[in-house]
Amino acid sequence: MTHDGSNDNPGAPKVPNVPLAPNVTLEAIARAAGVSPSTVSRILNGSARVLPAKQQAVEEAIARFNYRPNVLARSLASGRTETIGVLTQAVSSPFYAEWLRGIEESLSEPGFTPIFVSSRWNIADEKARLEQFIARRVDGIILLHAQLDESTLTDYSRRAPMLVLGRSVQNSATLAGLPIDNMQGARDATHHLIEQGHREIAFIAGPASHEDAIERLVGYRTALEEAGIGFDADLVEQGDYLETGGVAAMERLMARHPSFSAVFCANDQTAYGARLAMFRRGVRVPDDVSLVGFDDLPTSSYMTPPLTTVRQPTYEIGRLAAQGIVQMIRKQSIALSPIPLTLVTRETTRRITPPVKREDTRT
Amino acid sequence: MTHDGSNDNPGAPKVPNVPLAPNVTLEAIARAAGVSPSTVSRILNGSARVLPAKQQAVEEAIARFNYRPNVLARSLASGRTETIGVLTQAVSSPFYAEWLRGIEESLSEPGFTPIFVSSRWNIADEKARLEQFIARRVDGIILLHAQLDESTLTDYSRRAPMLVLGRSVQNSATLAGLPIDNMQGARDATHHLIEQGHREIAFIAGPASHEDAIERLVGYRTALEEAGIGFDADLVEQGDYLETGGVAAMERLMARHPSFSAVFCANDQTAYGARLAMFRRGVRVPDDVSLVGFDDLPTSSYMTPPLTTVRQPTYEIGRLAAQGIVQMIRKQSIALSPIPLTLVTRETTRRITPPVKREDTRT
DNA sequence: TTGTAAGCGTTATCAT
DNA sequence: ATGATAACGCTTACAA
Repeated sequence: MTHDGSNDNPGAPKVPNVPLAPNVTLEAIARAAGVSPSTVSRILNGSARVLPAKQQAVEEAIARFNYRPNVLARSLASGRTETIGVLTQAVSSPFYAEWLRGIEESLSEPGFTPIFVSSRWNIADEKARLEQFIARRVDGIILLHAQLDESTLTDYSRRAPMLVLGRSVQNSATLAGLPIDNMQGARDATHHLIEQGHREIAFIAGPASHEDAIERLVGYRTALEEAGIGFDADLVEQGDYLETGGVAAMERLMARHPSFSAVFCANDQTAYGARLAMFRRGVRVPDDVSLVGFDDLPTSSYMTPPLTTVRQPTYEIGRLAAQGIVQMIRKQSIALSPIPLTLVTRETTRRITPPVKREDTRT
Repeated sequence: MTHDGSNDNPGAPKVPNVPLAPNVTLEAIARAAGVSPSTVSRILNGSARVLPAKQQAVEEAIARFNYRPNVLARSLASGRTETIGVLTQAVSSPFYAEWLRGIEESLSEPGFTPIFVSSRWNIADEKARLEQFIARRVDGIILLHAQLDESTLTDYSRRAPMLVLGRSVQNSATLAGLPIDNMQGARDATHHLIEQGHREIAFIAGPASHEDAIERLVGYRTALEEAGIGFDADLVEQGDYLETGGVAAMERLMARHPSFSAVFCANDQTAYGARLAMFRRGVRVPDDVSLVGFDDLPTSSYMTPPLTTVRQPTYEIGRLAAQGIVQMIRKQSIALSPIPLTLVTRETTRRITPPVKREDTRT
């Protein structure tokens, strides 16, 4: 294990796996095959026909030396990196995971490689990562929930076409937003609860700095108003899109305003927290309180009971984004219509038979 | 916001966002600052002292043109890409997420950029991804659960130092394994159940093709034998590390062998599935059956009741791996001791008071 | 300290 | 169809 290379023992057994020589270059292959570098390049890229004989000689040399073209040199010369920068807010979030999967799978077809980085919800990081993308000369950029202001994004989009998910921007040839209809989703969810007879419906909000969190709050209010139920600020608690925030918000809610019969959470992680807080207090779901989330994380269907929630087709959204950015790179026009969200009714909501507690006494 | 650049109105406020000109090169900066390219390069890399006056002139030019060095050209010339290839089996798995986070955070300090790709548990993909890394001339490779055989890995490690997580390999200067003590973790978990008075402990296994899944099974058996409890193949069901597999396995188990008082699952996702299957059948956790998982996914502490499980310090493991690969790149020797796993006792297990059902009648 | 010039490993434009 | 040859944008001896 300490010695290597120039083995002067002729009787030693041949190593089965061809060693990958460190710096085989295209030129070396050309020499070995007795052709010019350009011919090798042409074969590699299929950019022109070459004589079968030479083709074969080159292929043999490639196999023999275990040659792999240097992507860097290729990109430098061609000006194309076949690379897409994907900026997420958190690589490790269960929420982004499916997006990444969709993006990766759909990008591999046209031969692009995604570069995933995360900005950890930090706007300075977000900018730094974007600069890195530029420095790497990515062919395109996909942003998952950008926080930077639109004019900054527009600036960067001059360097590489950019597609922003979950955010609406002024579309142009190099900057496009794939909007997601959070408002409608939240309205549907709240409406479902109302239909089930609920009147006192609490809401645990997401961070006010998030566009989608606000849209979800608006959807909640809209449904309430449409049903002629007044919006009660007392029924709204602030969360942070994380489980811990859900726990805390739910505890405050139960302490302050214990009469609600349903809770709508701005996202699933919040709902997990809220559900645990209720469990701790012996509040049963859905028997005592109905619970609805938002996102439909993979785990949500395995909660006990399985969570009723608003499903975002994240994987599909990821695929759409990938296809979109490739089209933009190819300077094809794209049409991005807002992604509709659908309510998935599972087992955390139930119909309230005597319609509303308050009216209970009169019925 | 709409106008930019060459502003000939001296009284107008400076535009905050300098437009990012495409294709500014180091040479252009050199010309603008009246110095040679090498001087600019030196300033960029801090590789030598330059006169403050020139330094400033260059910095101004860089700012004015919004220049960003081309990483590709730099890497091609220097032979270093400052890039680490990270191969996961599934980007979107909640399990890998934390590893990625640890790797990313710890890699950014020494200035490396991770490139995440996934092989989707497909061995052909795994190989293809590795080839891509080579083609990209990554400085190092981190493998999360390699499936390829060791000699293949050794071959690739000749091109770039390689660190494999969750798998033991013959360590060398360019190939190292960071072993995780699955056996011990599984033994502890089973032992805990035994201590609580359980005797009929079922096990839902992971895929037999996974080294760690086998180790966990061995840990389970070991604890049983140490306690003088015979191993009963009837109590073992095959899972697949996914929730669906957990559901199915648990259903088979309940149908076939309903007397067990505890279930140990090869991973948390399996436990989620098992828990749901029990919920459907009205089997209470932990009142009727105790449940233990393995991994401690972020969600597990928010299950109801919170899941008792074996915690893998994934984030920390990710950090260790990142530090390790950087050391290998710098040709420093590294010492990797097996990562110990710890049981996190939460609320899905409970003590059985009349020790064992079978002995119940005699006492 | 600073500049000149030769690579780095490809692709792409010309000729032939 | 094939081969020179000049980029691509940077780093890095080597000189000065």
